[in-house]
Amino acid sequence: MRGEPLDAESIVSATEEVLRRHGPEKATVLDVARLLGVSHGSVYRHFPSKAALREAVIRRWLDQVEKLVAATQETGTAPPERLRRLLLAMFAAKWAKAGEDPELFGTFGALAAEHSTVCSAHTAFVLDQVRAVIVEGVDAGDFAAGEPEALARAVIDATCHFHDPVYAVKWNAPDLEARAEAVVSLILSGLRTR
Amino acid sequence: MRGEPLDAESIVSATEEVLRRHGPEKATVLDVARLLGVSHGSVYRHFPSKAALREAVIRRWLDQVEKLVAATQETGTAPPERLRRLLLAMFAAKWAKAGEDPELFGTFGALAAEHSTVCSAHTAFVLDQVRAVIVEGVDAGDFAAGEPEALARAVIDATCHFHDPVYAVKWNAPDLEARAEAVVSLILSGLRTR
DNA sequence: GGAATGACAGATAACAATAATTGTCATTCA
DNA sequence: TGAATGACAATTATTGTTATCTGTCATTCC
Repeated sequence: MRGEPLDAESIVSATEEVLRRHGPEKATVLDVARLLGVSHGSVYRHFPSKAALREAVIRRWLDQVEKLVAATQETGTAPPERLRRLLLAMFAAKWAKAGEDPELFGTFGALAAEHSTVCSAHTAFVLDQVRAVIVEGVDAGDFAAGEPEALARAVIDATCHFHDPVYAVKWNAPDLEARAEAVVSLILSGLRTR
Repeated sequence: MRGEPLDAESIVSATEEVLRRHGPEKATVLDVARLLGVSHGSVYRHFPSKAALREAVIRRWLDQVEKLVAATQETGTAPPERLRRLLLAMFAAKWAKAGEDPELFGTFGALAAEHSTVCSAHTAFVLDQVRAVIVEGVDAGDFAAGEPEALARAVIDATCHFHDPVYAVKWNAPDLEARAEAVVSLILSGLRTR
């Protein structure tokens, strides 16, 4: 019924487009199938449910975000500065998506609200990255010793205002960046050896 | 039509009871009037709108919270410990209300979501208390110098996980208190002179 | 034979008709 | 005379109905 063979990747792209156009509330599997020119039964051959479709779209985006976040850790910069860059890169990626692609970002927020595994996996990734740079900072003598796991959790908890999608509606504040930097500075100061 | 004269205070109490029983979605001004045994017109003599009623209920509760918070500042304790107690007292007050009186706390959350002046006034109060103890801490040499306004904002932003009603659904986590203490310790460490 | 289809039952959403609530105010009551 | 009432219009919620969607699966088509 179509030229190209139907594969998971193009279904994800079509779903992304449908979510962008209709939003997470109105988007249907039938819309996705219509956009692809196939029956909705064919979509269900590749994805077990509507929820799995949405999760695949958000996972693909979060993979990009995580790449950007991980990229800040490749340089030979000192751990405190690396932690700052890690956090601000994550904030910037989410702020940009929330502003430029609000419907897709809304889908992310919906998944987070319903405790999707995609979102907990993302949190686990960020926690791990933060934990790793804290360990390096402790080893290098930049950060005071402590339980890295608990410290990483505290860093994520303390910055939720700037990365948790429940706060997306407040991300148009003019002083947002200044406030984010103030919190990050406070945290870095708190981690440092004295 | 009733023994006692109708006054604002008893209307607020009746509204509180109706909100507790029906929740913020289902509670109506007619319910309040029925509970008081008066017509709803009489309620409107004392309060201009349904929104004003809900706000009065929440303001009365927040007044109590603010008293508790302010009470932590009366002792002759050093500023860092006072800031810790201030924050943990505020957290505890909200955690308790969310657990013991979920419908009323839900009303607070609803007001916060719709940017009610009651909530911004509460935020302003807490910000001011935090700013004051930071100033004292700087003067006493406990805290490093800095812009008190921005620092207070950073402290509130960094602890939103533990006091913002949008997070109430997560306040049953077993490690909540430990995580709150970890964040507060990190913040206090960040504020301290080095 | 493996991919695609569309008919199907159960669940969900959209809609219009109806009922209840909000807020006002002229009137009543004590 | 000031507080309380209840009729009222405008708005908002609820109900019952209809249409659409989700997910399955026997059948069809390369």
